Amino acid sequence: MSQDGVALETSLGYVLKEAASALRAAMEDALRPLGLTVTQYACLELLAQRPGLSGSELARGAFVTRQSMNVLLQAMERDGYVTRPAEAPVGKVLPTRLAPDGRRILEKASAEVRAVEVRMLAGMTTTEQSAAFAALRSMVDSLRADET
Amino acid sequence: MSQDGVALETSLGYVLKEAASALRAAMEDALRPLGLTVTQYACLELLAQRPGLSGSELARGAFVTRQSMNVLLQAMERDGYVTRPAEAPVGKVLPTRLAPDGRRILEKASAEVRAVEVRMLAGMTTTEQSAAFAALRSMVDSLRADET
DNA sequence: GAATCTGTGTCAGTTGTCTGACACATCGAC
DNA sequence: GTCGATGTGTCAGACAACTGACACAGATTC
Repeated sequence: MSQDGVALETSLGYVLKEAASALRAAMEDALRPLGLTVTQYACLELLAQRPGLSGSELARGAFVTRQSMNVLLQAMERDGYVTRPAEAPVGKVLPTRLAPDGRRILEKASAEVRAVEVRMLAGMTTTEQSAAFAALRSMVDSLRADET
Repeated sequence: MSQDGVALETSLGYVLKEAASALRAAMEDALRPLGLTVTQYACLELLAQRPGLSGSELARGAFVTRQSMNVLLQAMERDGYVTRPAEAPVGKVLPTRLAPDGRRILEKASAEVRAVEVRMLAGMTTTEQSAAFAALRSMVDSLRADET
């Protein structure tokens, strides 16, 4: 239905976007049965590895604004996945922690996501994988270097 | 403010998301002075390389739904960047083409985006770049292989 | 010819995320 | 101590993108 592409298909930026889009779609498919969005999963995973993170820190880790993370956290607190103190123990920071239900669903979600990542990396050697990892890290660092 | 990360920072999926997020942010910064969003730019670039593309095809190329692309195209037609026939010459497909103004602004936008991409790839050899390209392509193909 | 996909454009409603703004708390420099 | 810078949580509104649904055109199959 469409003829061959040209420069876009040879652009690293475009493939990067394509890969991220495909990964996100695959993760959404994998997490939908659990009733989780990708951002929610990212939030849970972050909390499992760094308990007590603030909403703003979670937002940065999940690549959304702190406002978005806030509404997300309220919903997840209502659903019993995370717990936050009613008042800030120090300053304004509300440290968030995984609730038992959150830990439980994260376990299932994590398995699903791992499966997706395994599928994504099929056909690549571990050497190629670490090279790709290093390349992506380098891109991030270069982009963040100066916002000009 | 935050201690060292753990598994997330070693996950290829996470760095992929991080890189895509950083690239998108950098592109938004570069395109904002021109009054273009990243999706609009992608649309213009696609049209420059494949004139006469349908809205649905543009949507797939820009990784959005055809509904989203439709509202985008209406706005860009209003702004004089693209042209679409009032009636479909064949079937329901409305072939879209760049208007002179669209070609003009794309030229500036393309230069900005190229600069971002150059900055992103700074510090990588061309060998590393093509390896990264191949790796990303492989990931996309593997993810698309079976939706399960 | 009729029937069944497949693809397209479009309308409507909803949701997620963003920007802008404000008040407050901590840390450091003065 | 005071003052500014930085970080945080939160409210409000705006917007981009999504899902669901419908009608229609072409291709394919029978």
